[in-house]
Amino acid sequence: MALKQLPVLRQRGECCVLPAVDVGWAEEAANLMKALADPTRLTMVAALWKAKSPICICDFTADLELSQSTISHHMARLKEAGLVDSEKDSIWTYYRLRHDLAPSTRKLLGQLIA
Amino acid sequence: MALKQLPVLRQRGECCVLPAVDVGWAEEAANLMKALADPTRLTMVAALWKAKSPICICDFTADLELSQSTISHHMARLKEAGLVDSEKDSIWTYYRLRHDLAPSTRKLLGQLIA
DNA sequence: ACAAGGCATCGACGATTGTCGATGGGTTGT
DNA sequence: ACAACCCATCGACAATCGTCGATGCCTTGT
Repeated sequence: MALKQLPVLRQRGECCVLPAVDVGWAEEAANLMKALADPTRLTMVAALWKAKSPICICDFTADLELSQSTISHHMARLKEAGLVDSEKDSIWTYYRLRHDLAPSTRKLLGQLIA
Repeated sequence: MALKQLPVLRQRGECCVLPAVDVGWAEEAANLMKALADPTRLTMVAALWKAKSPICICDFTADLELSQSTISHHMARLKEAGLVDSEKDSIWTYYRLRHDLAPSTRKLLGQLIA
């Protein structure tokens, strides 16, 4: 006799084909997300986004209630992620968003912040 | 005699005013970023984004090279972040992107994935 | 020469995360 | 009744993360 039809289309144990997702993209996008996955770093990025002039570490240290080393550490992470740029001027180190951000990254930040 | 003018506008030890960044926004946005800050979860979200029909855990378990418990764990995180929805159908649990995602979140995902 | 300030780096610490195997509950076919 | 399958949850473990204080290097003002 014929097998009884299941109420769903797919047989038990069979799995449908997933939409292809590029592994490289996932890796890269996850790195960007990780860089942004912290309130302090997000605040920094948003501040740099809004103030189109560079900001030094001492500015953030004064505003955010964290130690200078922590602030510096977070900024280093943003720099390592390719989001910010730094420039020394006498005793200060000024940070700004990189002017050569990938357009997609810039759009994403705009969507996130604005 | 008058103090010598520094070559920069700001006096030593003084800090400029940072653009205001909402603390609540930073918290919330960071939570969203954390949910997306993993290649596996990003792959899942992208797959759900592209395939507009629900996908069950076994689909991901078959495709991604991770244990079933890990897949389930990641999906639970996405659900906790309010990104996905689940529905049981016989032995399967189907997941899909929440249809009531905040418009800003939806735009962000679109920008990130597409 | 000296003191003071800005900053990066180091080492340490508890907290969180990603992963696994094991277990158990629920559903279906035999 | 039983076996097979899907799935969520638990406990464990190593790895990473966020934070701090201490230290040392530059730069600048006295």
